[in-house]
Amino acid sequence: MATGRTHRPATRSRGIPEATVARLPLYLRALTALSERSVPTVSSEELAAAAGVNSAKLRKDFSYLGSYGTRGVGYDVEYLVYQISRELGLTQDWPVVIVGIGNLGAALANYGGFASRGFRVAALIDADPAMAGKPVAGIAVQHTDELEKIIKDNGVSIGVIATPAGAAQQVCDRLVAAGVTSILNFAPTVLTVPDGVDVRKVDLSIELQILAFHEQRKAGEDAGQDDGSDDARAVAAREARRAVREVREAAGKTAPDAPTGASDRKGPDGDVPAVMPA
Amino acid sequence: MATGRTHRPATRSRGIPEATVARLPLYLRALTALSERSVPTVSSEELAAAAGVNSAKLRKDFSYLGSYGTRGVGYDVEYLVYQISRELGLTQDWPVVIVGIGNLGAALANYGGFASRGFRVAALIDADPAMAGKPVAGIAVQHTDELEKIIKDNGVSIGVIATPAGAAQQVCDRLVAAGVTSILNFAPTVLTVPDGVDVRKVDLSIELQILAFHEQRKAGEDAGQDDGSDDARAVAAREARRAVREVREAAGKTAPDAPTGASDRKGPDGDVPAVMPA
DNA sequence: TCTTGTGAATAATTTCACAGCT
DNA sequence: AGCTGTGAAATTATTCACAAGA
Repeated sequence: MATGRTHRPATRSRGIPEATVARLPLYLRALTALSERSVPTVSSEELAAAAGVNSAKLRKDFSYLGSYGTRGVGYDVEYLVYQISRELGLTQDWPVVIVGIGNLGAALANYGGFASRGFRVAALIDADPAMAGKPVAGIAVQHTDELEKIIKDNGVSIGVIATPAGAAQQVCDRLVAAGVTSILNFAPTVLTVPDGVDVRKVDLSIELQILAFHEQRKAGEDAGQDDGSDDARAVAAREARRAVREVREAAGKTAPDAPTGASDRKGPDGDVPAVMPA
Repeated sequence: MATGRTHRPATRSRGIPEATVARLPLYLRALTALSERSVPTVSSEELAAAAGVNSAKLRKDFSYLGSYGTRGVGYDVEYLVYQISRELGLTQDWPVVIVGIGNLGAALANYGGFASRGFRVAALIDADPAMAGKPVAGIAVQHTDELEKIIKDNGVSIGVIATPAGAAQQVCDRLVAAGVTSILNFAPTVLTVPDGVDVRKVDLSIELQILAFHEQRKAGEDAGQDDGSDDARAVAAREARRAVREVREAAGKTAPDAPTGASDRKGPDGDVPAVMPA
């Protein structure tokens, strides 16, 4: 039994599950769209469809915020927009800095979704002196030297890192030292931060890799009638792996099929049944 | 265990948990870094630290792939790189198309993380005729008219949508009709696709909103415990909340414009609203 | 009617802790 | 000795299904 620090049974408003928090922006977006079309009320079913989730989940999520609906009617769109915005902290102004104004940084600076929520791009920062003064998205890029001053002058608590991986940790350290307590990291690297600092990461290639996994699985399942004896196949697969390993060990140090030269063209028809390794 | 359940969870053998799949790219990245430094073996503890997860989770994740480690020693880096790559389907070549070559699309096209994995940018597509022929990341942009032909000629099964929200669904429909079965969506909109098509979305502003939520919570909770967090917003936020509560209490049970009766039934106190947006 | 809000049931994921192999 | 692999426990998330209320 873990003793020691008692994590309180979650006070009402603070006990919002992380999974719910992650969906609130989704609901908010759907609600904003409805609001722009002047739709006055919406049912959980409709809103759930618009947000791409199921309605029971949506109602459960909302139940953590309070009772904001009307039975038999639905939810008042404007009211809900406001409540969710407030819950997410978007009724206040969040100045953010973007560090690393390459392609991605520029894209972020131009991204309308920030400004339309409570976010304001307070500054764009880049290490390249040649960038300094150049306007991106209507804002003059400033040099990294100014980082600490910018953070402090603007009361910035959220920083976005869009630098190359090699520079990310250093930038992160400086941001944190200057007072930033939330970081959105686009660089493909794991950042180390002190307690109390939040990091979220967006890795563009990770999402593609997850898609590839499912794509591969699709292709493999298409190739053969499934559902016969999954377990047998599982066992076989496992033994095959073990065998591969043994072969490898016997062979010394050379890796089996190098990840190179994989020229199998993936096509709609001629799929490689990649499920079972040879 | 050992109950004769009639219906087995259809995917037991290939049934790698989604949460695990989502972490495999993370492990792969950490392993690749080790590989580049010619580190021969790594323990679950070390690798977990490098990937930013805890070691029990990592071992559990790997256990779904098979027994690839050596007790008392750890994991062979090269071998594990290969196994995970294969599991993710990265040992084959995945041609992808990027549709919408604005700031973000260009950033994606230039993003090294794709090519270094099994992904190959087969084409860049944009609706703007003025873009046609212009080289981005060394590839000439093609017009949307060519979309179907490009997909078919290259056997593309993964599409990346980086268009404005308004165009996304239409582009999606065309991609799917042409044979794409996996879509990575950067447009801030929910895409509707037929069964069998996978969609993953990356919404830049959602991540920021989640950060804002935690940031706000930090500010509200750090009432007076930590060192001098002279955060004006923290104080403001807290007072705003208090004000809302006071207004609510003063107003008794009836909210101005709101669905009534949100008082005693389910009262997550502090946050029950009384203030309506205009 | 209709739809919300929510306990209870189910499923998924994480963490613990230690047996088993090197 | 040391580290993996994994059942079992704990935690978290989702779904069901229906009473309560407009």
